[in-house]
Amino acid sequence: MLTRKQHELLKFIQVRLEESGISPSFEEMKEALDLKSKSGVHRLISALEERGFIRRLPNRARALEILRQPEDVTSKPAAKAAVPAGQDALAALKQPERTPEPANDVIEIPLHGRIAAGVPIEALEGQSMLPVPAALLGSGEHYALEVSGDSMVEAGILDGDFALIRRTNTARDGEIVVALVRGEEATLKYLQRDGAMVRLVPANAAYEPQVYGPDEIEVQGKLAGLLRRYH
Amino acid sequence: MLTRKQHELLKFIQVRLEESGISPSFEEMKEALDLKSKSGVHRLISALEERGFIRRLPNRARALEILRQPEDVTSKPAAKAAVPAGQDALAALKQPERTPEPANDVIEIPLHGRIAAGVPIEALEGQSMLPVPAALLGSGEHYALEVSGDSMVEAGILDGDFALIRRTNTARDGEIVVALVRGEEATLKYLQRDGAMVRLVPANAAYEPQVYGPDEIEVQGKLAGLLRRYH
DNA sequence: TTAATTGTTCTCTCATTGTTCACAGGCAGA
DNA sequence: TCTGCCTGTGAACAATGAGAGAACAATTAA
Repeated sequence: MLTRKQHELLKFIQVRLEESGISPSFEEMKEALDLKSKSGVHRLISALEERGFIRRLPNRARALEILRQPEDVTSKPAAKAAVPAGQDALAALKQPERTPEPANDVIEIPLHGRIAAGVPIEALEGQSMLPVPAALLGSGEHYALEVSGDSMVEAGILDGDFALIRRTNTARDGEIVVALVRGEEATLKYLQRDGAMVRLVPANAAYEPQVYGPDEIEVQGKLAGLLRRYH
Repeated sequence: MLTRKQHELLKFIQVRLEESGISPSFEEMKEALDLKSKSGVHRLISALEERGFIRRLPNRARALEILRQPEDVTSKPAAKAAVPAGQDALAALKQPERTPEPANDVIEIPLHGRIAAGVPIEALEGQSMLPVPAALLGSGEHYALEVSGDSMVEAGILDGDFALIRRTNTARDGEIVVALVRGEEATLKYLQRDGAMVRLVPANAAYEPQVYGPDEIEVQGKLAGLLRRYH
């Protein structure tokens, strides 16, 4: 799950937090890992974040938080050892013991409009904000889209749902992404790579997968959460 | 998670609360941190609030509350016992005061456990709290359940989703409800009345609708919203 | 009502910290 | 070999953290 360096950094952060309660700065992490540039640290931090081991507030100094321990925990298993693998993310929601569930663990993310409406989402910037429990998101930058259409019904994504999207340019096979097609149309689909080609696969037998060249598709984010309202 | 100053201030507030039970004023915190202006304190307080370590009532003097301890806890367990988690949220809701719900439109609702697990949900009272955007809920009392199983997949409700339930005894035909069957088992299903009988209809062709007598079923709430998290 | 206490904001200023880029080497698998 | 991934470096740049001082607003006590 982790590379040697990522693991080393995670350990360091953990020790620091337990000893002093103060997050290390990038500079300090740089020293600890014996690097000569902070950008390396930056990449490691991003990797740890992406894998769900830490959480952070963007653009805030010393704002790291450990969500999960590496598998081989040798030093201090006690408190967290009981957490079954895979459930870690949700553990944050369920464990009142360790985290008393802060009342304002809420993030406001911008609501950019409807998706699958044939308009690049960037065009609809800066409308209303949607408050979302931080536990639903990882960290990183997020935004929300209202889902339009039924092309993802079989993935449990219905017309009118709010999709919470984490902004990213990269995605792995099988993930649900917001893809901008030929700079024109944004859609929410499963992503599949087929050699150099990219396939956008709907979750609805009534629709066909579409195949595009690598230059025709731009990933704008991946699905991180979903909100639905019943009336 | 914290910078040196933030940590120092949090410690100070904590000690003060434990010793005297009275929140320090900005002036006192200013002195304690050896500052010459209160605005610095203000910024630190905001940072602590943003990170979920403290909570405060806006425009109220000496209204600080510690929600979370820094990792390196050296002196603590006392403070914790005095402030049961969750209590604060309810207090905030009940106070007919000027500030019904501090600033944001977020409501904390209790997470009662998993549904369709064969256990009456009432038995699982008082676990953790889940912050939810108020916009997702209507009025009334709500709680959350984690969905277990795939009996409602065709309604876009997947295993592991969080169902937001509005507590009510009544429901109309065709609504999705939490139904307690024979006082034993709680399930999430479509409700249909058939004369005096009540039918619970799953949204999955692999399952059969179940028919019960009016005395066998107790409606505990209706589905008001849904949260899902992708990893 | 007045006065005292306390919290909120603003503007400046400087230091600290985080972000991003371009460029490059090493390594494993196709 | 080519490609993708991890790693390393350096530097420019952007943003936040922190402190001061003052005016102002809100709440509480007299």
